[in-house]
Amino acid sequence: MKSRLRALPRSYYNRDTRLVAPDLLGKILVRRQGRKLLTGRIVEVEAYPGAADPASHTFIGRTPRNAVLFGPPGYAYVYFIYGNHFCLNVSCLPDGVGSGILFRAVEPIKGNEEMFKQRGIASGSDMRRLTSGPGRMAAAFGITRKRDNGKDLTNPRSDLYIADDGSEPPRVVITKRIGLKKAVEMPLRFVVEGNRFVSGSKNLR
DNA sequence: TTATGGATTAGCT
DNA sequence: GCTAATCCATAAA
Repeated sequence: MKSRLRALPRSYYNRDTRLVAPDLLGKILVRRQGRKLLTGRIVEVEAYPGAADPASHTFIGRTPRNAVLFGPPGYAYVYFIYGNHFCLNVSCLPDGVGSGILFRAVEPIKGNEEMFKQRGIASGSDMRRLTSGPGRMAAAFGITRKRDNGKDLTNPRSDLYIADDGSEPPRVVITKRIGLKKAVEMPLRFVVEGNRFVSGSKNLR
């Protein structure tokens, strides 16, 4: 666990979401909070290619809300959903192309106490409840639209970025996306095979 | 200015 | 397994 973290470069995100999404599995989400460091291994993502995807926020065209997704690759798009929850995405492809990837779950590595605190649940509760789901993960990492929307996720000096710790790429399983009303059948959800921290009723409750 | 609905979660049966 | 809670960004007027 003394492996060194290296922030993923912008070029990493300048590819089709279907290629970036599976590559992001096993990478590390890093949040710096003052002197505390929160990290988690990414175990579940969904791709939102944009064009020809009615479920994407960018399908309707560029708006002030989704502007980040249309911007250059490697930036954080945070949105608020269902009155209660924030979700974290990273923009992909060059300026002008509206596509991105939604982070749905991570496996907590460091700063678990802080995560429990920010989730408002007792430390010692089931770890799977900590970060298995986009809203839960965002809450655990203290991610909000106001604080984090538009942040550069390739900058290791930032308080929020994505890094490679040099570990071997995990085995990836592809499934349909979750919770959508449109384009439900598109196989654009990528999860780490057999990982306990992926969201979904089959793995929880 | 107002109405509508959603890339979810928690809690109860 | 099922449903209510909850509020912001849109689109329409």
